[in-house]
Formats: sequence, structure tokens, C-alpha cells
Amino acid sequence: MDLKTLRSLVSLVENDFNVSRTAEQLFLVQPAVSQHIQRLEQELGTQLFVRQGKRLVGLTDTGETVVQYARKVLAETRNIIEVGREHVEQASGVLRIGTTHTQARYVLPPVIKAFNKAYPKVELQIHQGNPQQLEEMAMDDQVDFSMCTEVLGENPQLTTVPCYQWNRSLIALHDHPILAQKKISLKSLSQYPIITYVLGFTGRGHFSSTFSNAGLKPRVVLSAADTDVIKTYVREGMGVGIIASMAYTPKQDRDLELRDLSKLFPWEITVIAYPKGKYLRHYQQHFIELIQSCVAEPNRWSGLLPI
Amino acid sequence: MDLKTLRSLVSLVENDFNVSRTAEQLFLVQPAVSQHIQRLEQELGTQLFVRQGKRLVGLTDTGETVVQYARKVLAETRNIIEVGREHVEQASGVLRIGTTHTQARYVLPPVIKAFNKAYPKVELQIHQGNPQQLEEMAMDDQVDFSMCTEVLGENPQLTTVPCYQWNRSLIALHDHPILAQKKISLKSLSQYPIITYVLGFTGRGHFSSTFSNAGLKPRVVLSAADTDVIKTYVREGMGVGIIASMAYTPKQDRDLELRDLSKLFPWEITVIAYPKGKYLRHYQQHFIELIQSCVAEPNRWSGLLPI
DNA sequence: ACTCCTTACGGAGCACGTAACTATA
DNA sequence: TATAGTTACGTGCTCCGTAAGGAGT
Repeated sequence: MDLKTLRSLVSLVENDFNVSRTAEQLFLVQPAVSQHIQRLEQELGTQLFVRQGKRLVGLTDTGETVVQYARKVLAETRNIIEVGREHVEQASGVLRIGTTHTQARYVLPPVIKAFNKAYPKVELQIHQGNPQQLEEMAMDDQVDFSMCTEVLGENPQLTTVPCYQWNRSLIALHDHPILAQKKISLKSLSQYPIITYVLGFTGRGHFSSTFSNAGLKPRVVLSAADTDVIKTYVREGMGVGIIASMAYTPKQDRDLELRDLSKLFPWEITVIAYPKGKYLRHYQQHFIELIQSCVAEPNRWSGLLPI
Repeated sequence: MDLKTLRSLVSLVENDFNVSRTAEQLFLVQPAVSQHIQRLEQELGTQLFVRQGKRLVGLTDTGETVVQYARKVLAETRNIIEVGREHVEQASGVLRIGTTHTQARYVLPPVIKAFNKAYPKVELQIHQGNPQQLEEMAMDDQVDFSMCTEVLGENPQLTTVPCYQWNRSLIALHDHPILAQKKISLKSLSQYPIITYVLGFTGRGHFSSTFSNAGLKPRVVLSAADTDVIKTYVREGMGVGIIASMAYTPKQDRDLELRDLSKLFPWEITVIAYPKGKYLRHYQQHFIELIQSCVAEPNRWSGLLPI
């Protein structure tokens, strides 16, 4: 058995069993990949792939199992070369963070500032996506880790580290009638057109269920993936906005009134997730700690709570 | 990076950094292993070994980490090979069980009988040892799994599957004065010379602490690793025996009187342990189930309880 | 003097590439 | 006919072994 062989195997599965494409991706020629598979099947004495004529169309049961283990092997070898890089590059390299717009824009800035000061040689990359994409990115090593609120907690292949809690606030134009109310309730919210996040984003799950548990149906007239879009349409007078509290910036959002809604909705927990067993370099671990300590700092109100 | 390279690395550590011996064990020549290490260190760009002159004497910090991951890589490749064998050999192969004398002699016989009937082509090997040795055997893949009562539960590298519960009984010659008592207590036990298992064996830990918790000191005049030895000396009149209940065989032990002591001591749990993530072949999993079901059978009293 | 590891070099094996062939849409 | 994979074969690379050299005990 050989590492290259296993790489071909896994890559082949990821390329929908297309041998030519796999070869190209691995900087090999087609017959080489074919040989890899043949050798592997011969060595294990079993068919790994289901074939239609000459074409590979799927994995056999044993194939599934083997691929599973092969992935682990490759993950561990990645860890090994990562350990090497760690020592060679010391405090330089790349940090790839997967996250959502809201986090990137309203939570991470102080963290990234501090991080850049501590590790000026580390290049930072922010990869944006929706929670499903973020999960994939973390799994496929497209990013070093993903920072996200929903879903991630449930994947058993991922280690999750809780970072902070947050909740929602209402934003509305100063003259909006809802601001006349002393206490804003779910019921009163449901009487006005609402602008908030799209499904699958930033705690939208709990948002919807909170209303339906109360037997109410919110009138969401517009939903967007990012807070800035929401604000824009609130300013247009399309409705009231319900956003993550940390996304309100007093200076720039003076024209919008803020009302805390943390009494109405459950608190959301934002976590960092990366594949189980992945080797984290010092600065990667440090970044996670930086998030937690930045959140804990009392000087900036943001609606965030440390966990 | 190459699997052979990693194998050399790990093997080198296991051979106390002796390159020559490692080479021999891997059916290579010395320079080959040297090259492996050099290549690896060059590829990772870091020292893995601490050197005294030309001699390797230890691992660097990064070396430790790398070895850790290398072990995982090799474990996973073993899994892959195993998956292959599974299909090729179908229901044949070898099953290597690590266990103690008591288990091998008094618990396993019906299990092994049933197993052999189900998988006549599988060769069974029973490797005996004390709990520490059993743990090592399981970790180093010297056995497929170990069956044991103590220690094993605490090693985070091992998966443990509970099999059954058991407790202790007293054995004594018919005319022994202790048998005149209606109820045998810890206190009365501590008045007579006792023969039981050696430390580290078969629940001896809880045995000792039970007495000391009651402020008593048992007079253990002889301790042995195996029940047959204990019985022998009980027959010699050296004292009363305290043994695992399942080790009493009514037919052969007619000359010894039995008294259940499960009210006095905590129940012990015997588990099967194997390295986390290890691939278990069908018949290996089946063997574990067989133990559990044999224990659950009502027709043979043995002092065992299913879990 | 012995053990242990490294360096240097040569050869054998094998994995990859090229090219021709086959099968499937 | 174009696309995809296998078979056949040659070559270049790489890895291992032999042999000689240094370093420490």
C-alpha cells in the first residue's frame, strides 16, 4: 500500500469516479490512476468499485469502508506536514477562516486586529459562506476552521469550541409606530413587516420556531444573508429589522433605533468548528482564544456574552 | 512522505532509537532506516530526534507529535488491510484474545465452543497475561482485543465494551469454622487467613479497599494469579479462599464449600478493550456478542450477571 | 577494538508516461 | 466520433543494498 495510491482512491471518489479528471487533478496521467486502483484492489483482494463495463460508477461496501479509513490516513499525514511547517515557518503562514458576513463584519474586526499584531507574518483569509457551506469548508480542509452558529454542533466529525452567545435586537426608523410601545412582544412584532436573515443563516432556525411556538406567524417581507442589506431596506421603510445585536454600530446607525429583544428569543451560541483530530498550529489555537478574550472585554458593548 | 518512512520512524522509537535493531526488525539494512529518518526530517524541515553525536537518544517535541500522528496513520492502514482480508478470507482467519487465567478457564469455554461452531475456520488464540500486559497487548496489536476487569477502563486510547458483572465467593473446606457462621461478614473474614488473587488481578483493587474502608485488615497469607492455585492451597488447609464466583465448578469442587459474598464486595465489570478506531471483522464483533449472550443464558449458574 | 551511525555509489525494481487498443455514449 | 478506461511497453527515478568511513564507548 502506498500513500499516493490512497490519495488517488479518495480523489477518485471526490471526482465522481472520473479517472481522467482525477489524474489531471493529481498531476498524473490516466493510466497511472487506473494502476493505483488496480494495485489496491489486487492487494486487498477485493473489488472497491462498482463498474459498468470499464467505467467506474460507485463504491462497493468494502470500498466505502476503505475510503473511510483512507481519508483518515490522509488527514493524519496532513497533520504531520503541518507539524513540520509549524516549526519551519514559526509564526508565519496562512490562517483561513470560514464565517458568515455578520461575523466577518461585526465580530471579527477587533480579533483580527489583535491577531495581526501578534502574528504580523500570518496571512489572513476570510472565506464567506452559508452554514452548510461553512461546514463543508471545514470538513474538506478548504479553511482551517469555520465560525458559525447553526448546524455545526451536530456533525460528529467536527470538534466544536463555543465562542460566545448572542441574541437579537430590533432596528427601526425613529418614527416607526412600534417604537411607541413600551415593551415589544412577539405579538406586536408579528403585526409589522419584518426584515431578517434568510433561512439557514445566523440563528434563523430559532427565530422561526420561537414565533410558531407562540402560535404566531411573523410577516417576513424580506430576508437577506447579511445585516447590511437588512439595514438598507429598513432605511427604505420596508419594515422593522431583526438582526444580531452585535451588528448594530451606534455611530453609523444613528438613524436607526435599537431595541434589545433578548427577552423574547433564545440565546444563540456561536462556535468554531474543525475536523476532529486536526492538528492546530499555535497561532490557530491562539486565534480561538483571541475571539473568546475579545468578547470578554467590557469596553465595547456589542450584545455579545462570553460563554 | 511515505508509509515505509513512517513505519521506520515509529519502529525506531519502539526500539529505543536503535537504528540497527530497527532495520533488522523491518528487514532492511541500517543505512536504509537512516535515510528514512533523514528524508523525513528534510521533508518536514525540522529535527525529529535528539542526537548525541551521531547517536539518536530521544525525540524532540515536534518529533513526539509527528510520531503520534504517524502511529495513527499506520493504525488506519492496518485497518484497511484488515478490511481487505475480511472479504478475501470470508469467515476464516485468526482471533487473538488477551485475557486472564480465570476468564480463559471458567468464562470463555462455552463462548469459544459456540464461536468455533459458528466459525470453524477461524483459529483461536488465547494470550494470557496480567491486566497491565493485557492493556499493552491490546494497544500494540499483539491481540485483537483484551478481556479484563481492572485498569482497562481508564485508558482513553481504548474502546471498552462491557461484557458482564461478577462478584466474589468464599471457598473453604467443609469443616472450616467460618462455615458455622450464618452470615459471613467482612469482620469474620478478616479473622481467618485468606487466599486470593494477587494485586492487579481480577478485582483485587476493590477487594483491598473494601476491607480498608471498613477499617479492617484482611490476613492474606497467599495470593496467586490464578484460581486453581488458590483452590489448591485452600484444599491444603492454608486458609479460606476468596475467588471470583464463576470460578467455582460444583462437580470438581465438591470438596469445597461455597458461600456467596456479593453482599460484601462491589460488583466488578469485565470489559473487552481494543484500540479506538480499530476495524473489527464480523467474527470479532460476533465474538463479543457471543460472550454477552452466553452470560445471559439462564441454564448455567456461574455468579455472572449480564450488564 | 567494538558498536553504531553516516556517506558514497551502484544496481534493481517499479511507478509513471507514451502510445495503441477497446468499449461506451 | 468523441469520450473514457485498459493494456502494453519503455524509461527514468527512487529506494535499497553494499562497502567504506567516522565517532563514540
